[in-house]
Amino acid sequence: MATIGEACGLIKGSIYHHFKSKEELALECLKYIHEYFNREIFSIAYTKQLSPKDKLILFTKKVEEYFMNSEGGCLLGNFALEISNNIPLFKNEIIEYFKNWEEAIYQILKPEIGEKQAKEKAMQIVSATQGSIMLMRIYGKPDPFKIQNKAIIDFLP
Amino acid sequence: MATIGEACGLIKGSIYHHFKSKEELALECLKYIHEYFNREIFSIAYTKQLSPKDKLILFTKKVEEYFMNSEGGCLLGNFALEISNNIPLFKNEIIEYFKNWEEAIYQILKPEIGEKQAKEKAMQIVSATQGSIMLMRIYGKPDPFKIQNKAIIDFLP
DNA sequence: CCATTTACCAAACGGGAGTTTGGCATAGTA
DNA sequence: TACTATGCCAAACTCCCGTTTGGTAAATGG
Repeated sequence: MATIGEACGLIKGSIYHHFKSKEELALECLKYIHEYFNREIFSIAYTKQLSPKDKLILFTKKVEEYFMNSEGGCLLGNFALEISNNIPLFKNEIIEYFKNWEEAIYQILKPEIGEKQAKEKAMQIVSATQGSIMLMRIYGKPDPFKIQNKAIIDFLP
Repeated sequence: MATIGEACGLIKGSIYHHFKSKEELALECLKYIHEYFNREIFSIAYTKQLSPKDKLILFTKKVEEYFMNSEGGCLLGNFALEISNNIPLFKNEIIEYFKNWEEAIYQILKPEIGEKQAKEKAMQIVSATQGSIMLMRIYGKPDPFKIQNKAIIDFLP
């Protein structure tokens, strides 16, 4: 809380005039990011103007931009591995986030490769993206993430 | 420390007769797991008796067995996303673990698809495995992990 | 068999992190 | 102007967690 306060130009106690607990603040962060992804990235899958290939390219580009400019990797992924099991509200938010991600890719791929294939591939792409973000952080260089994104785009002819 | 003690039939203070700090204990855990993977799984890549395809099948099977029977996902992956940046010794151990993993798969794939391709593919397989373990935990069902493992095996003809 | 080490417990210690309290400005409102 | 609400700070509070201490009993070993 002290660190968060500092980033806001406040001391830790002052935060409690805006959020009633640290947990509530954290949940609002998860929601905020989830909504951002829904609005700016996942929505690409549901626009009618683009071809599946172009959707996939744009989608992947937006994801790459986002995580190349974020310091700590994927916040929802991090939360998933840490504390979500102990806090049902967190867990629910995280599950919905990843379901939305998968569903978006599924919608992009379905017209090209069919429902069953698209379902599996969507899951794999989300997995691979998350894993490559992890590796990017571990190694301290963007190669794993960028190579992975390239492979995603190349998946559609 | 209280929880760890309990699991050992001790109280938390007693642990300090075996490890000088929590950090040392954690590092020993990382080393222990790293060594286990080196000995039982990564070594498969360097045995001479099997074909690349059979190596990949066995390797993937061992990885699957391990993580299907582990409760908290991949410990080194979790550490990677949490605290490694603050503790250089942890970070180093984690980097080596993932490098060894990648290198093992690289060695398996190289004879079949060449050095450059094998390098990229190895990185992707490690990424995808870690990500699918994460998704398995989030969703509370093994599907993402198992589907991913199947895809790894099917990669070699 | 005595001396020393080892393994352990019970209790206390110390610091840190989230939270609460009370007061002081400033802004808005009647 | 007076009243109220808001935003914030400084300080205290509380609980938890890693760690330390002192003492006891078993194990080791010369």
